[in-house]
Amino acid sequence: MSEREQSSSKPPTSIRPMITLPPRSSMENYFIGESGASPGPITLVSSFFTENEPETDFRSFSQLLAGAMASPTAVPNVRRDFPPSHDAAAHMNSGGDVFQLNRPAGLVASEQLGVLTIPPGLTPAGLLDSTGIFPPAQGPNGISHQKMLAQVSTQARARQQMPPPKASHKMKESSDISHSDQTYQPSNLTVDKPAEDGYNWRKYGQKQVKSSEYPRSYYRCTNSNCPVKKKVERSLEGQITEIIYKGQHNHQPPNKRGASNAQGSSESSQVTPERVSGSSDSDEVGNAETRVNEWDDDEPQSKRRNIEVQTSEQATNHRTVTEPRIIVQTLSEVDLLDDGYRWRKYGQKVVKGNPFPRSGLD
DNA sequence: AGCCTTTGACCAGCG
DNA sequence: TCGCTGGTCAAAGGC
Repeated sequence: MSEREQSSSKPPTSIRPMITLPPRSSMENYFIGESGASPGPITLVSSFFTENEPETDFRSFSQLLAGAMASPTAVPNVRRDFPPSHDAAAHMNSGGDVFQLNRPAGLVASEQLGVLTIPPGLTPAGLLDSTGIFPPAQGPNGISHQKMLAQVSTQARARQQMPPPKASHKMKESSDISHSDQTYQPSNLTVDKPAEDGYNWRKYGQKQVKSSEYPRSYYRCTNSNCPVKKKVERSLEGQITEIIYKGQHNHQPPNKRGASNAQGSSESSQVTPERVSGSSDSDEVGNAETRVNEWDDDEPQSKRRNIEVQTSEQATNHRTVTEPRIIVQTLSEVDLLDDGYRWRKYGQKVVKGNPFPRSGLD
């Protein structure tokens, strides 16, 4: 069953915040840090729920994205003391790998509206870079071959108006991010170049895939050593239906607007020696996947760790078009072997500016 | 000149 | 073994 097909089987109006997390063996690493400060999905998720910027209440995710571009301070707001043992732990079970995150205080008002508000500063890149919160280094207890597997999925869905059809389908995905803003701020329509996720991308392919009714475009980060790729699905109107990030940037964003949050800015420093020297294949330096999807849920619960975040528009506007959904997945190189999933190497190539062959793993 | 997008071909995995 | 599918390659052309 394709993801899209799976999505159709889910209630489109699900608003309950939810995260699904990796198999327990990996999960435990999140909650067991040497310093106890090693954040995990819960921490990341909890960052979504902070009320550090109450004035930013009821932003759409796209607005948050846009806001993130200009707000380098969001990440420090990450709550590190969010108790994983709360309902979250209570919902964990060995069978399902799914637990629901109990909402923190401050989320009440929003959730009464059936929404969760996400603090600004979380861009796709930021989310991706937030894997820095989940250092790719080996887990605690010196488990050399059991590295952290962190997959955090964030879903933001809301109903809003369809944006006017795009004049050009060549809009870059970075502007895709801002594209959803168009539904709120048409005057902000950005069609061209801007890499608003902070990174520069080069399209290397496009294909109509069965699992999607829309063409899927393939991009890779233009940075010489950066293994990050992303897939973008776009509707006929030019509206992004889904973005999937894979990999982890090993550099700072050329456009610091996009990844100026703490995770992003610190990311390069988080390229640990292990990642540098321990991986013969640069693409195995962590793997992160971030998905933005304006449509319905489509992730198999068995494979995705989801945080469903319904933005406020859904409750306040009752519009007719979904808000982008974001799913972040991160996992480290060893988990490529140990995470229980199957990985397929899909290519290797010497890229310009990179003396080492680049490989990709799916 | 360099970078980017486009697009058909090619490849590998899977059933 | 074969067809399907998703992902990547790479030539060509545009900016």
